[in-house]
Amino acid sequence: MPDSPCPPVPRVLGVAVPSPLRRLFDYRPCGESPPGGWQPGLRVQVPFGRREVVGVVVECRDASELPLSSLRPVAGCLDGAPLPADWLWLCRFAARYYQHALGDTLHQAMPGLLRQGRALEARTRERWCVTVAGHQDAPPGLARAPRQAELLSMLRQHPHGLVSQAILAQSFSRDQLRALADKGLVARHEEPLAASPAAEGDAGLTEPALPLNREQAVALAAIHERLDGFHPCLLHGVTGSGKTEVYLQLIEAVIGRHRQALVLVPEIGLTPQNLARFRRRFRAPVVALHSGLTDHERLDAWEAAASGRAPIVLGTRSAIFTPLARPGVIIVDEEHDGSYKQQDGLRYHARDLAVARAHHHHIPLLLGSATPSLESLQRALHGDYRHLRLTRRASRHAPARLELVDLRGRRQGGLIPPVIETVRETLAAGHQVLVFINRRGFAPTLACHACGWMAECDHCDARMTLHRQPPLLACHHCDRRRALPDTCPECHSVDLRPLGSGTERTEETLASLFPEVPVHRIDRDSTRRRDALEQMLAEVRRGEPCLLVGTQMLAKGHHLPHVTLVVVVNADAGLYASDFRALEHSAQLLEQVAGRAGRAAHPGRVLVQTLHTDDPHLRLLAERGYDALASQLLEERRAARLPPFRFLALLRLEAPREAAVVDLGGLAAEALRQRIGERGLEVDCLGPVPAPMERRQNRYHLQLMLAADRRSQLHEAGAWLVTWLEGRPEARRVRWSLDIDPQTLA
DNA sequence: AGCACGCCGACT
DNA sequence: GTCGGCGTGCTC
Repeated sequence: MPDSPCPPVPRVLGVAVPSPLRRLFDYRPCGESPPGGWQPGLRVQVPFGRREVVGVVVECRDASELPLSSLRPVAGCLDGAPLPADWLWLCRFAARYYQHALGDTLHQAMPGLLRQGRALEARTRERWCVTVAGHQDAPPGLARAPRQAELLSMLRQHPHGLVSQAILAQSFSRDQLRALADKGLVARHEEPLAASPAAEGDAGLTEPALPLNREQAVALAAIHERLDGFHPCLLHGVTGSGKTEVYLQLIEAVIGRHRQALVLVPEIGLTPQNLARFRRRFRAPVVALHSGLTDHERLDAWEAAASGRAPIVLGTRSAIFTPLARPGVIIVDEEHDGSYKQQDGLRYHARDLAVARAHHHHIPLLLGSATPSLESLQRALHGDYRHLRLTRRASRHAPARLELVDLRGRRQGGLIPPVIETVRETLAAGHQVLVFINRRGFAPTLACHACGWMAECDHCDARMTLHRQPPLLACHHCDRRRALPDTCPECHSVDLRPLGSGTERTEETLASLFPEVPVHRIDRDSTRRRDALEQMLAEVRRGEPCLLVGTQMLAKGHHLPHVTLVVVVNADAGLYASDFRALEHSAQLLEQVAGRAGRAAHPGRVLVQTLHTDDPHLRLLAERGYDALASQLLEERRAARLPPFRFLALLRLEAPREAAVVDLGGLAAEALRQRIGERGLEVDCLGPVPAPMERRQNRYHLQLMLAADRRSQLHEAGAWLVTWLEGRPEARRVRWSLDIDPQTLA
């Protein structure tokens, strides 16, 4: 390489600082330039107001809107080389798309230690190996050093050497190691802590690939066809059709080409068994990003991915922001899952960012689901995505169909007598039963039978849930708790009764009906303790007859091979919610729950209790399955001009004072409508209207909906609205945020 | 978001 | 006489 002249030093650095302000701040470069010159992506320590913060250089320019003399100099550059360009690109894309401050976006997308100004470098550890000289029969210089001789003979038994930590644990000292090294008998090697093949242990664990059926092979071949280039695919496969095996073999091909695979899984999907399956399969290390990592582990993982050392990166929503040196494929498992959407701050959708990222890198993208989101399904049907179907289950049983059961009449713990009878028969046959009930607690509320009073939260427009363990009233929308009243606060009657059923009550009822089998309750309350869920599932997998009572937690991902009967206590709650996605989401949930039944040797049954056995949507789902219902829902969405046929943005406003939100909401709507008119935009502005639960945690919630056929116009209107709000003094007393592509209207 | 400045109530 | 409430304003 010829000596390149020092790059010219720019006069101005545009720096993104961690703040909600949607603009850059200009600084002057400090005395010494970083090794490669000033470039976007370098972290800098800068004075900001009265404090110092870590910012990221985004622009290198020669001019500023401010006089150069008024700019403050950066206090120092924290990096020798810029943070990865693909990461910077993704953050800039996300900030623009979601109309969020870039500084805040960069800040939340980097590991905590980088945020605090720590250097980005691989942490290493030392490994000591015996040299050729050390393997001689009588190495010189050890006659009067018995401990060194012992240490050497121990190391000789480890052909791959030992790490310092292991040696020191055998009560040898660093001095003894150094002495052996000085004599040339052992050598010291540094290796990265994360994703180094030696650190991952025995390569012999590698499990062979499973044979693919015809459909799996076709799907895999379709993706293989073009591994270079943006190539989005929807892997649409029924539960148990072997999507994971397709992922695994695709990853194998990608890492065989020395490229990296990024795999996103839903929050609940990153269970130990799931991860273990990946780890068993590959000789290469699998870096897993989950909430249990320490700050150091997270930084190590980030670095291993950014350097290209980690061939496989597996993580939940935020893992989409992991930099990759050699991206080869992005896989989004259970792409319809709601946990991919961040619900505060930067309200990004990891699946949508995955699409943008794969496009940017020119790599294939695989979205997998048994119940695809209507967004992805529409794109697949329209030909924007390749539609790969897996219709055959590995087991010989056809997928269980939903059987609708009329819920009217007498119930025990939420279950009607014929359903209880079926439960009894199933247990008698030695099988397991899963009872799915989407409400935790003992009962949705406590009611007075004399006057009709119901326990309500005084901070929210919501009923308080009755809990038995421990006994209290709790609001599931804020953290308010109250002691149980002895008498009705309104009429002082003592006739207070639980209304409806939650997991605790159903558990209690089933335990008294079936005292001979264990009842396991699985919800957020019973699994609060670490590992409680895994322990319970391990117990269930042993296969003894038992009853499982649980919420959504049980619906997804977990393999429960001995469950042959699934009971859905009440399908109606989700079906009749006001949200336009309610039907889609409850259909996905029902299908997922149904997928738990009969995966092993026995066929399964799914009983769905409902007050509306003749509801056309429910009938369609039960009789013809998710795909048929999804097609129908797509037609309805098209007719109603809703997503995916139209684009939405939702402005949410909240404040303790109702008047503050109502006033600002009114002004914002008026100003926006005027702007839309002036610019001739085809954007509808609906509202402001109170949010579905107007008062939550003693704050009033209001929203303004923007809808447009063209994304660019929606974007323009949204950007203008945000700028308008930022310039309004009265908006400072209201918390507001713009949600692009909102997933829920709550 | 932070953080300071600033102007009005109950305490050593 | 101060400590401290949170309104208002600014951050290159």
